[in-house]
Amino acid sequence: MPPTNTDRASTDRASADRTDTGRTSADYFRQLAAERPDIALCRASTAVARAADAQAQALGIGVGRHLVLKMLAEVGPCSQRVLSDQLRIDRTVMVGLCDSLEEAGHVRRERHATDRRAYAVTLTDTGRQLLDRAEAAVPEFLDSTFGALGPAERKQLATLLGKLLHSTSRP
Amino acid sequence: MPPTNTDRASTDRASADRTDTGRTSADYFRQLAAERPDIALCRASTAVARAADAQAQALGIGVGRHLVLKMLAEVGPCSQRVLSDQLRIDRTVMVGLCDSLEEAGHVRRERHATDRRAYAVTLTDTGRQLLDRAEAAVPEFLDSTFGALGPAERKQLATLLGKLLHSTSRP
DNA sequence: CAGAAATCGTCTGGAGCCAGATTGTTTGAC
DNA sequence: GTCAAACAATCTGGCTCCAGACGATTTCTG
Repeated sequence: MPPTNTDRASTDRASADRTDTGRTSADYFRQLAAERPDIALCRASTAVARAADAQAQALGIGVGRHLVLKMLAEVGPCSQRVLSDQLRIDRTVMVGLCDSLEEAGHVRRERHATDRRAYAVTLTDTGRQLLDRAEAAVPEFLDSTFGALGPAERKQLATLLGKLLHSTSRP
Repeated sequence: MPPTNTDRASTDRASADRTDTGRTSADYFRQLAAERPDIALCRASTAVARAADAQAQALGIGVGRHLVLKMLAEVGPCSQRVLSDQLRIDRTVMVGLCDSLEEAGHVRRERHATDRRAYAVTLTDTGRQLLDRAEAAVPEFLDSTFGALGPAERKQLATLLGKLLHSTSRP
């Protein structure tokens, strides 16, 4: 880490000065990311989210909708509250996701048998078909987005994020 | 598995229960995060960003403003464009950040000497004082937020995120 | 030099996210 | 049984983010 309190304010030419530590403003972000894992995490997240959005849009389904279908397929009918909690999607957002999925016929909102406050959101056949199509594209998407990391590194990353998630969601 | 019409997703999780709708998903998120690093990354990012926001708010400064002051201190006067590029903050957002910093007297907008389209955003003394206070709180914040990871793991995480950032920002 | 193209900062509008209030239903205390 | 509290889903309003358009200024091209 280079000394930070330097006071060099005088001349500021258009091209970055390359006098001292190599680069000052030319690639400041790299230094910042190394020093502040929180910032690195957030910036990486937006980059990945952007890629995921683009890919999901191309498939005619949003990331949130994809996750809802996936969870319904793997867990069975759920209330919106359970979907929200487990997918970490705000409950007021989940309303819109289920609205659009239901309107497209990918999901039915059946009343829960014993608790009529809650729905039992249920996957339909067309929903499962859409999910299968979306799932088929996931591996390639992950390969291209995380292509800079080898298999071992991806596993490392997943482990580290897992620890982080478990700690931050349970203080 | 519940006796729904869906019987195809045969995940070999032995920890399934047979209650009615809802309880099958005791901790679905953990499985999802292990399988989808993109989702894990985004959820971890929002958790960390939330913590950072709370902490920055308590200090009377937002994360974006903090970063602007930090970069100005380490690099010297910058145009808003350079700040935006290096901090990965949208240029239209940078306008508001600089507005509030200038209004509070932490920053001056001087015209660039040779390019009168651009400003030379310059740190003031009060700005440097605020930055020092904010920087003083960073290590403790990082320790508490990334407390689940040991020093070696944090270094791993920084390295992995660095690779990811470098690859995603250069398509 | 003129004029076209690029660049800097700004403004505007649409989209998404989330805290808080609201409605209908269930649960628990008495 | 009755009433208050808790809870599922929804609605509302305020907020931030970002694409695109705009005026002012510079740089490029001939």
